[in-house]
Amino acid sequence: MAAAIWVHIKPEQKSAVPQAPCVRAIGSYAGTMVQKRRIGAESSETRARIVDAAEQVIRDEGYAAASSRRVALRAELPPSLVHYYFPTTDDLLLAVFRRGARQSDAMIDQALASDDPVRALWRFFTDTSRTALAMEFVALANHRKAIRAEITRHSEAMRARQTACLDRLLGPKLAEQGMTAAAMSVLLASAGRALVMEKGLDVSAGHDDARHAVERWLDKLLA
Amino acid sequence: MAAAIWVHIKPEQKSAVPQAPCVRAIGSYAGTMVQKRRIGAESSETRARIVDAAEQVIRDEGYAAASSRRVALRAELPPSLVHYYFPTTDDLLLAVFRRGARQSDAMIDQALASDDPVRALWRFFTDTSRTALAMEFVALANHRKAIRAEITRHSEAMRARQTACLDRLLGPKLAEQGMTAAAMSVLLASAGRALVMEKGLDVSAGHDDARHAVERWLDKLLA
DNA sequence: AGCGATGTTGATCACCCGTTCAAACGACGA
DNA sequence: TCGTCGTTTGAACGGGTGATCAACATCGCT
Repeated sequence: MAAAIWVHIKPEQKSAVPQAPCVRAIGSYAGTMVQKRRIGAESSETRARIVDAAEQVIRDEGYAAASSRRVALRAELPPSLVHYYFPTTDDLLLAVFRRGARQSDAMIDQALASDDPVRALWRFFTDTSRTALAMEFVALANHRKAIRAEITRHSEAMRARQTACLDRLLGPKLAEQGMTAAAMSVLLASAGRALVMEKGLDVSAGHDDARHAVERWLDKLLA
Repeated sequence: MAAAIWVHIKPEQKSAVPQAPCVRAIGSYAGTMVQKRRIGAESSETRARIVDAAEQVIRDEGYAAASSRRVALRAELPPSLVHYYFPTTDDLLLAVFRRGARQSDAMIDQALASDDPVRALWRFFTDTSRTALAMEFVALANHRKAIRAEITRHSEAMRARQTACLDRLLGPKLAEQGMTAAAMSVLLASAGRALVMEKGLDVSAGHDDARHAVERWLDKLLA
């Protein structure tokens, strides 16, 4: 059988009325439609590949480069597949953030459960690749409301957990210095973020000194 | 005389060879052309209006919204006028950054020359509007090389100046704590930035405590 | 074998972007 | 009065983007 050859026929006129969809309304809740288009399964391997690619793009080229098409290119998939799994670009970015957040949570749990939780936490805060990605999302939050809300929620949860743990470990010691666990959590996180951020800018004056000062402070607290 | 009426004639074919420019090469240096197109005067009032608009856009909508067209819209000017004064968008963003940097420099000079330079510096670091704009530029730096270089240069210069001043004021006191002026500059800046950044995300747990801790530390250093 | 759910594809719409261009405007000196 | 120079304008080109659609492919179940 001869292979069919398709040529593009330019449509003479666009239909003014909405076309009948090929598939719609795959789910309903309490009698109201909740979805208009099909969405790929969360367990899909392809889906995971897309999230991977998106994370890489954000890491390498900044969040502004995280367009659905560029992600598709990196994943070596057609762009429409991205939209099959993530109807909007926000959905995709949110998925990347959530996966990163879950990893962060796990790292913190591990740090807090280790032999030397405080220094492990400090190492977590100065972890370059994780923090750099987090900073991209903070920048992103400025004009993506959906993501902003998620970051806010996650940041507060992390802070609360860290504060509780630091208070248990160092509460009295900190009080001697007129300090609280909450303050310590804020200050450690801020110092770590700053070191990572400036390193990304090739600014490093005072970094060794600052790192040293923080570690001396931790030594004194843990003595 | 009847008014001439111009209708747009769609060109049948684009010329393949570069057209003779209407005006070119307004300047030369050592015999080589340095500019291809005319650029508006730096003193122009319109130019300042464009820079104002660009800063507002970045502040309100984030750096990703700082397109030449959106800036033009905000300034109520045609987009091409933006490119008359700033041949590329990088030129525009650089101009905004440089103006902000000059203002920051002035604020720091003022702080360092005041009665209470250290606390004035701390207030500078926690100044919301200025720091928020600076953070946008840091995010911007990730994918605009020209701007990145400028930020790096300026950050290092600021750090050096602050370090020198803090060392003069507090050198011996800091040494007692196993600390240096450079470390103090890094840590104060990082704490300030973190407070501003998180405030922008509506995260504020521990902020009062952290601020209090920093101020207690300053009190002790200055006692 | 047939059928529906799921996965995949390429085309297409409407929009925004950076940049360039030629033409028009306006003030000022010759 | 003319010509020049800086400024302003509208239109256009080429390209990227989010999103949607209809068709196609595949797989599992009955």
